[in-house]
Amino acid sequence: MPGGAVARVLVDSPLPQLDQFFDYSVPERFRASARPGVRVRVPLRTGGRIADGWLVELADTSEYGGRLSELEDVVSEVPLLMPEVWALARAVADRAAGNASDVLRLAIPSRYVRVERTWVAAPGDPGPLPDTPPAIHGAPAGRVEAGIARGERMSLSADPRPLRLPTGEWVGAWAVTIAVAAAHALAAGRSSILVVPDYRDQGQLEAALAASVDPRRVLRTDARQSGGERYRAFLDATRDEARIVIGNRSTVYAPAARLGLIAIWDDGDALLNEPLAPGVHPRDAALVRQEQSGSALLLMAHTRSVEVERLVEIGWVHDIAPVGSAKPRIIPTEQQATPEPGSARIPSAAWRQAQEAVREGPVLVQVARPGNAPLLACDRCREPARCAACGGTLAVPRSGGDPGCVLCGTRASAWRCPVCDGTKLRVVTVGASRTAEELGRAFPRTRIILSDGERPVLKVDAEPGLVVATRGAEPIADGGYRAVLLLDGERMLLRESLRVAEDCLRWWSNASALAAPGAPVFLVGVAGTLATALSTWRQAEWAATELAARRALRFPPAVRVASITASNAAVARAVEAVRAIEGVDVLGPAPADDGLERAIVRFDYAAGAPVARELRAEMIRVATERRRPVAGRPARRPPVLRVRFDDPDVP
DNA sequence: AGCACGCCGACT
DNA sequence: GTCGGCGTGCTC
Repeated sequence: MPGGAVARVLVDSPLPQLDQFFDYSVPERFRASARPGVRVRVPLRTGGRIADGWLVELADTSEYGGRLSELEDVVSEVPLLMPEVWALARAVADRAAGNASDVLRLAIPSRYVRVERTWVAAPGDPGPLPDTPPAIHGAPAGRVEAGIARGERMSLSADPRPLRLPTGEWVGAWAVTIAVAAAHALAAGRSSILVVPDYRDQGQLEAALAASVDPRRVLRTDARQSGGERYRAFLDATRDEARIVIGNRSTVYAPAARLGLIAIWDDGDALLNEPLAPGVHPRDAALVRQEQSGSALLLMAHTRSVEVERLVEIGWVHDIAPVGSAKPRIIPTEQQATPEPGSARIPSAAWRQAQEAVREGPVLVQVARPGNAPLLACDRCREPARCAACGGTLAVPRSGGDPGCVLCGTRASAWRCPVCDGTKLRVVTVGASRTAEELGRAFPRTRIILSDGERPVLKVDAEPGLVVATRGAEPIADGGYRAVLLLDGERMLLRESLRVAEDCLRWWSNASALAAPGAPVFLVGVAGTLATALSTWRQAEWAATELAARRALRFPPAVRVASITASNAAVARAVEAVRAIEGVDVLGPAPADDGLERAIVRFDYAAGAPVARELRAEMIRVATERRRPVAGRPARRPPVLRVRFDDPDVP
């Protein structure tokens, strides 16, 4: 074979048994265009089928014993898969027992021929690099700058207040910190990747970036762009030019020349959870990419996620003590225990101050999302019920019957309340309470602005008014809110999730950070360590306590988890394949939907590679084993073995 | 997945 | 003899 005549191709298929290179010979007519990184079409299985794939590398010879087929087509001459992104996709997929092509589907947008043609003809000018940017806000002088220069992994608690940009626009101070950090990398000729949970955060970050770098250097990859715009930005990112790429969770896979910084804002936000297979959290992908590229990593938030706390404790990520941050003035107003959820009242002190503040400027009222979620609690004291064996959530099975643990399947027949010693369970309904109309009556002659998930309001001006927002949908107010009321805390805490406390602290902290410096923030009806963590603004300490508790229970992120869903026999085999590995234990299996079973494998971080390898092998085995027909029934179902690593909803 | 190959029952 | 049924196996 002449040099470079063998193309190693990754076929674009979700099948685990196809997740490997297939070798094809490169016919003469593609010698010029068949470069690594281009999309190709290849024959798969004698003649018939043509599959899409990525030409990952060229070689002189093939290890394959049989005769090589020829490449069918080179889709476009523009290389889209950068070597660095390939290495990342492969590593991320291996870590989660997933397909590299699934990761590449997140990483590379679909092609727009027209856009590509224009771009090839005239790629556009990236604009000048910035001059020396100002000091990075909210951190010790030069500290983050130095960290970026030497490729350090850093965690920084954001300055919890809004700041006014030179343009007059108000954004969270965090956005200024990240924007200037990216400008520093850019001034040194390095690219940055900035990951935000949603477009509202992205808007703030873009506004902050506009103040310090040429807009041509900033590439957006958000879901609100048209496909063509997105493809154009992606093509720009493949160029050998330092850029700032900003976008949602999949932006962590963006091509970026000479990557100098990956920043993630608010890594605890559930919007960063990746729903698409193999479901790898961008925080984990960023950690892999940071190691591979040697770039810096900046994890910023108002609260510390338990995952980041773990990374700080093991010394992998450096905790940067914030400097010059304003601390919100939190006033916990625990009130008399309310007999029924739904009857929370605004305490009088908060009431008075809110009515005063609303004459001066905007006042924020944070409420829970509407809708009800049933959960099991102690009939006597209302403490949410947890499994005595493993601490998992108890629920009544959808099919009816006795309540049991959703995690390990243990029946809750002998349940006893750890708080009041009660033995009876009851279903309580958790819903949002206070409607805007009620609040409107309470604040007569006041402008009321509503912001919720369906109709979010991005920003409000500095005029007097009451802003009622569901958690996570709070608008930014010019100059900050004159007062903040966090209302439905009690109700939010009753959600059926092990992470409620963490989520609540995050929602409250993020809303508190929208207050003007010195403005009162009332946390209504919540006491205890969470309220203390918020009012002292020591979220990291709370995360440390939480992590210690999860270590004791062997819950993530103290350990990693993989859930295995399959038929009874297939689960048993898969569990058998990993049980003997050091640092592994197994919960379940418990019944899952569709007559399948689900087991949870828990494992130490050190056991991650062998666990993923074994489960992957098991997936391939199940996928290729003969499909046996069910006796007497013609319907043959394809065999399933679903494996999901590090699912944030497990437990 | 999706398609070709192959080894047993009803057919010209 | 051989057409085609579906189980089985493989994809460079």
